[in-house]
Amino acid sequence: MTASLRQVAERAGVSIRTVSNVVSGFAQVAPETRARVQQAIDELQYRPNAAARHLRGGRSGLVALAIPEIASPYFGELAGLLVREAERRSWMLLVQQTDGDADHERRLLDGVRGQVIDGLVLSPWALSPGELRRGPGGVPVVLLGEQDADGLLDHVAVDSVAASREITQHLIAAGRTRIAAVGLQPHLENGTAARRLEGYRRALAEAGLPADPALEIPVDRLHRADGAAAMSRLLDAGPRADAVFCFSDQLALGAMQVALARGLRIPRDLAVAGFDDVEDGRYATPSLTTISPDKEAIAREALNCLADRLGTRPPDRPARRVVAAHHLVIRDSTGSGDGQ
Amino acid sequence: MTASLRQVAERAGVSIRTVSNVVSGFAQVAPETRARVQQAIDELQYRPNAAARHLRGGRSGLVALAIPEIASPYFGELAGLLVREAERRSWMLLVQQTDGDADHERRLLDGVRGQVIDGLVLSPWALSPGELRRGPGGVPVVLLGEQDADGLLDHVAVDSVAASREITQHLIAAGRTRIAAVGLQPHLENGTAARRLEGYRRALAEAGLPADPALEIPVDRLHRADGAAAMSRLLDAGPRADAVFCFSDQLALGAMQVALARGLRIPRDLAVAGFDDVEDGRYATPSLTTISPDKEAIAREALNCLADRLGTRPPDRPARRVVAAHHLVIRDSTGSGDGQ
DNA sequence: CCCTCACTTTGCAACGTTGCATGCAACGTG
DNA sequence: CACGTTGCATGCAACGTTGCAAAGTGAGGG
Repeated sequence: MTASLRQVAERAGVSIRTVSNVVSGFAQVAPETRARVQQAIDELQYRPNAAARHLRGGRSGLVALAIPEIASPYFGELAGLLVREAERRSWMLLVQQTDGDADHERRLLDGVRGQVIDGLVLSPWALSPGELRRGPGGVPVVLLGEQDADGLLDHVAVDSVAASREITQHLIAAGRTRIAAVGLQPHLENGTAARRLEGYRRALAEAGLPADPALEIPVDRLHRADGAAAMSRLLDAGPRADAVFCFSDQLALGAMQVALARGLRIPRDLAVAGFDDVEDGRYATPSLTTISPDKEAIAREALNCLADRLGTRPPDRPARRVVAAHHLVIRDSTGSGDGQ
Repeated sequence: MTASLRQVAERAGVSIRTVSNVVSGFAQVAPETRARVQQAIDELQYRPNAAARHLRGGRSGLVALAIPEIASPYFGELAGLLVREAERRSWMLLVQQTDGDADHERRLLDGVRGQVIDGLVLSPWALSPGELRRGPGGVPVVLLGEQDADGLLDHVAVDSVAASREITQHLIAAGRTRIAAVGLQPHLENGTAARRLEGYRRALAEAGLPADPALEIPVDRLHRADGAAAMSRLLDAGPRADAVFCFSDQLALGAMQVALARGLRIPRDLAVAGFDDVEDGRYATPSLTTISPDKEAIAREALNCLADRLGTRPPDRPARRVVAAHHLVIRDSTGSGDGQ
């Protein structure tokens, strides 16, 4: 089994406490003693026991990431960055999936907290702000996305309204006049969809374009299949759209497949834009115009928030709202040419 | 803070031990007592302390997944299934990224083991079989992929040789004669690429087709960019291929983009096949023919192996080699038509 | 009425670690 | 030479839990 402080102490002929001092680097230990202890440590391959440390000191070194679905490209990319960023701080990342289910999110918020992890990064999907309060015995929580929990929890997100407005403006500038929006989530208290819709509508209004409800398409989830279904519905309905702004790249890619399959030329007949800038979109044919959120910044800032709260206990600073940068990436799917 | 057994015990007017009995469901507790204790538990919102349990009993309930890159679609999908499967067994999944780096893999194998986690699911990329031994104080390890560690560790994978042979045979049956292979990794002791190459060559040989070294393209990683680069090289070189078998869907998608950009029609001018069956390929245009590994089975069996080893200590059964099912999925990218 | 037995409850110890306080020696200073 | 100081090493206790063994209770049989 694994060696403990005691065994190392016996081997080095010193007390447990001294070994602990050597291991922690703390306190003053005579160089000679230190060397002897170090040798025993190496020989026995001693590693500190995380459980004991956790029990004693209260920190587990674990941070949980709770997202709807790790297999979804956007969350996959984000998770990768978070793992890397966590490692930089010698934390480890626990991944939990909520499947966009409210119960599941609630359970995670209640259950995992306070038991194993030092902090939670949660990307809520179905939970309303009111439910996102900090519970009793809770660990620090950072929210990703647009759900702001009434300003009670730290929160990192891009400015979805501004970003959606920008990308819609881009479509308008390219001469499109009948621009559809795909990705509404009317049945959920989901802030993300609501804000992207708001930015879209604002851009239309500013350009003096009418807002046509027939061009606002709701979806169940943000998968490709949903985008495909939405595009089918859009094409089956009467009035032709000449552009589509999808609230995620996945939706856009699904929509694009259907449009291409029906013989539409992208972007000539139909411009398509997404949101997230996942790798799929960069390599799709035609490549996908999108909003690129600064995912590195999101990952960094999220863990920054946790680190802050873990550092200073009593001050209990007010919840922070971090806005991550984004930028519009124009690719072939909205180009003025024929997209090759 | 969080309530402990002691506080619950005081409130319910019983001993700590009795509360423990109630919580564990063990032992026989008088219904009346049980009810009283349960009420105290509810009132105080008691949750067992994971660190203490871990320290006492040796189980943390944590399993680590170490993969090259979580953002890669194949590993993302696999991670999602593993998270779900772990949850089914009330384990939690810790995700670590190796970046395909040998040092990193080695460190994970040494460091994380025995400290926090009960088991490790490792998808080795750069580590040679010889290095994959079970170290001292190690926890159970399951390998994913083709690296078999000299039969010392449990191991779950599809039969890559057979699968590659099948998909190559499919290309041959479709009338292709100059079939390229993209994805060799000559500089790594990477079993996966070697086996896929073997299956490919075997199919060619069986069909009496010559093996042309100019059609075997090495890559650095398995990203889309590598597939794109490989396709460029292939097209720039003299002899035209009429089909490409890429060792991953990502490679295939990158390759496809380049081919389309250069005006090739897929599948008419060039058939493209991949490996992994990730969602991207299903929604690409044209949709991608591929080998679909039974990822659910891989996730299930991997955790089965760990569960087994955690269950029975002394027996120390020999390493198990689980072969997961796969099947060929024929889509438009190798169809005989023009892919719509 | 005592003894045995089943049922229920409890005390003790230990998992490996670290904060706190203290012991012990050698040192420099008055 | 006595004293305070410094440098180093150690013992005790506690974090919250559970395995083990034993103690307390009441009922039923001899």
